[in-house]
Amino acid sequence: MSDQSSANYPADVMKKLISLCKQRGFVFQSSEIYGGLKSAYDYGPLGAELKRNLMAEWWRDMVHSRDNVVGIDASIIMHPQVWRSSGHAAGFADPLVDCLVSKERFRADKAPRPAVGAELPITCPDKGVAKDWAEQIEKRFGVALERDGNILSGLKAVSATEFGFVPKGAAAPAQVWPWRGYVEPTFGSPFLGDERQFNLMFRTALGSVDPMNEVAAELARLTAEPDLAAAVKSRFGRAADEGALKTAIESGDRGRILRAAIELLTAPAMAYLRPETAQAMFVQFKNVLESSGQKPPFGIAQMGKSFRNEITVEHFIFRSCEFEQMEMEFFCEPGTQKEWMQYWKDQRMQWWKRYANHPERFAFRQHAKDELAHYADDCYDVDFEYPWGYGELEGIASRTDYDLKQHEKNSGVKLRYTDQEKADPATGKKPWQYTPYVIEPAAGATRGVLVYLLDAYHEEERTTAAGEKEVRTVLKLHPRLAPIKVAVLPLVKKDGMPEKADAIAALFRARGILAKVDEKASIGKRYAKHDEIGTPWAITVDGQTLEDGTVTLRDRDTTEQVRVAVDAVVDLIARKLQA
RNA sequence: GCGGGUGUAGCUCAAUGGUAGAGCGGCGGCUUCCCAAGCCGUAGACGCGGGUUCGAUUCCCGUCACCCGCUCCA
Repeated sequence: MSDQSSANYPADVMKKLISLCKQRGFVFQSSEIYGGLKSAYDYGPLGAELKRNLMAEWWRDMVHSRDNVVGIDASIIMHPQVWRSSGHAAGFADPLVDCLVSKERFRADKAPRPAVGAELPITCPDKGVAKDWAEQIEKRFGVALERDGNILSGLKAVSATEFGFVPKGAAAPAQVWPWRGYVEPTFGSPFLGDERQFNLMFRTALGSVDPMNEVAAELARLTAEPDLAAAVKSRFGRAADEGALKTAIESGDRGRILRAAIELLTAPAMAYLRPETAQAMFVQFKNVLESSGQKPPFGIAQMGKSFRNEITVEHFIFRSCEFEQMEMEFFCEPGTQKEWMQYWKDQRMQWWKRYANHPERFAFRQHAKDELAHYADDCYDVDFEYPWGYGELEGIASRTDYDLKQHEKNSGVKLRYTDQEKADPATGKKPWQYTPYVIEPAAGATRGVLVYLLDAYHEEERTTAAGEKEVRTVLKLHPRLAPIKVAVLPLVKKDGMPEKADAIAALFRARGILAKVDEKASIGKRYAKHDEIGTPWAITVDGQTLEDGTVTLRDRDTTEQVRVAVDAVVDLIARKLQA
């Protein structure tokens, strides 16, 4: 992973692209007139077309062009148990900590854990920062660390639960602080803030009766009781003997007790917005298997919205809390998952490159063992070289039989396939009943939109008719992705040319090809505008059209024109779109 | 969330403690036979809230959003 992109993007490409997206109607900030909503974006008229086209291409390739993949369209809200079974309720929450010195945020479970007795040097980025941090530490914690270049020393891991400051030559620490056993990963600082859980799932309440009514009433009653713990115990009965409520009561902390009580009171109404579309494919595995006539190896595909409370959102539509996925769960025989992984890796990479001007910007990256999600035993990302460096676009994960087994265990419903023809490799007996292994190509649809916008964004130096230099901006979108396929332009707004243009556009619409007539401003401006929104072809109606029934057909990328008969032009474009 | 930066028409920018201009773009009209031509007209902005002040777009505070970094992952 590099943080310096080597891809040859124009200067400030993101800034220009975001501006173009707004100006031309691809992407707007959500709720902009009210000040905007963090990381939420709306797709305008052109963006909606682009996203639909991209997703339609995926569906066509993954579902319609294969006889062993079927699609579903599941609800976003699922039974809460789904997320407990899948591990998202527990595992999708990361313990995050802020370093009080460097201000870095990191995951506690991945931080280095020095041995008891070890020195805890803080390695600062440079001498200047070292001086600054040493002063901060002195001011805030009252100890003067020794400073040698960019290293601050004198801190030591005193025990598993304490670290301290040991002045040079001293045997015992002059001062100690509580410690959770790890240090900030980049600089090694042990001065850390609290560990906080970030649950990445969106919660919502299901049901027309607001659970807060009951919460308010119960809290009013419980807090009036002289002995809160006793009142809570009698209200919740056995629930008070387990889980968060039990530990809260033991702690004696009123705040924690009330917090746990609220959790229990609201639990019956709590639901989650799905953090991935995948789980519906596992949960409906049996229904699809029985109704579709499929048998392994086969896939279930789905496109749709998912929601995650991302810790940080960034890079325009790259990471947002509400996003759209294109996922497929491919169920295969245990033992064949490696071959299928190879197959889907190839398929998916080919698909991404098919629509790209810069196929070299796509690359695989295999996950290291320690970065695999809780459900995966192997994973390859399709990375794209964004202007800020490589980043994920699609993850192709080997999810083993984890999900189906989890749901089988928790639902009590067998989620297996019985192969009448094959013998169980373990027993040698027919039939073989097994839990399929799963390969999951999971692509970001909204990321795909950004990727193809970036891939298509081109700037060219050109000289105007007046002899001035200027930049021609062209969105070299693949014709199948382009929002508008054909611009139909009367050369001038007279002599019946606008009417002729309308008639030609109608021919395209009748064939389901999106064509727009544009008769505003000069012909040059109209060409430039359509170049900028990625319209691959422009048809111009001129004087000759009215005489011999031919038009000029202009290519967006070369700006070259050929004369074709009106009668043939729709078929010609239709054929180009098929290619 | 933390640290740093930013916030003036659709876009790119300007000016100002006395309520704001331009270029491009938009809309309407005229003109125009091929790559952002010209003419006329027209609409449109100080992110939001509070404070200081006689008066705030300008100074202060808060908030919201965006950008960069940390973390995350489709």
